[in-house]
Amino acid sequence: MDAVFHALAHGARRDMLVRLAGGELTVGELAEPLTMSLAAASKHVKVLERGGLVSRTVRGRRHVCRLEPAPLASACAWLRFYERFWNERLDALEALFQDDTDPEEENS
Amino acid sequence: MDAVFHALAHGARRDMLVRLAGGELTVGELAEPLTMSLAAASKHVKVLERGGLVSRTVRGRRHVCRLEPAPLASACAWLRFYERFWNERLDALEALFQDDTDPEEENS
DNA sequence: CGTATGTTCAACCATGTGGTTGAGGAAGCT
DNA sequence: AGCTTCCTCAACCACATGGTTGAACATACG
Repeated sequence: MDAVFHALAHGARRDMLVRLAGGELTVGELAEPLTMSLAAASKHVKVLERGGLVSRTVRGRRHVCRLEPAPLASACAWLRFYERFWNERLDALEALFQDDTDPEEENS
Repeated sequence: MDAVFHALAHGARRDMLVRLAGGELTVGELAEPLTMSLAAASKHVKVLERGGLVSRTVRGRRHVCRLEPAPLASACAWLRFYERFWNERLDALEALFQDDTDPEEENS
């Protein structure tokens, strides 16, 4: 679990995951839009593999990566433990600021 | 978002969150069951604060921490982007995955 | 065969992380 | 006031991360 959240804690790696949701990509294709060397991107892929989020198939001389969604599902399930909690909390906020618009607009 | 996932990437910090779901706790109470010094636990609390997951109220000489569930909700929403993906994928493999992702029990 | 391409590996460097200890501040207790 | 409790801060240490470069490897292509 540590490895999953750690893999998600880096913007470049989340970016890779998002693009992998569109289909399989090689390491080079994953590295291309990133402002870093190929070797650095290769390390990121390795971190994603360590978290089980990505699996790799060596096809000829290129390494094809595909998204492995099970750990993401686990992480989401882990977070859902707090669903009840934040629902209660947001309900309380709504009760307090009924005439105001949604105060939880924070995103990034 | 980086800060949120980074805060979640450490077992001791996830442990703190789980216990904070049961109610407010001081830094000392958060540190007590952990096999580390109080100063180390204090640093973990600071990381959780940096991720917005915990907020602190200095009440007298003790610092009372409470869970701030909004960033957890955001993280969960981010992961839900892949929900469609893992639903498709896991239908075939349903029997393979034991889904014991309850955060009360530290696993994997 | 030789050469270009895709990727990893090894070495290195700067910075971050996670832990310790010891000191010190702020608030409560007697 | 003095002492204790709760907690942070600063210094330090070992190790991990995130990045670079240059070399090496494996495979495709001419």
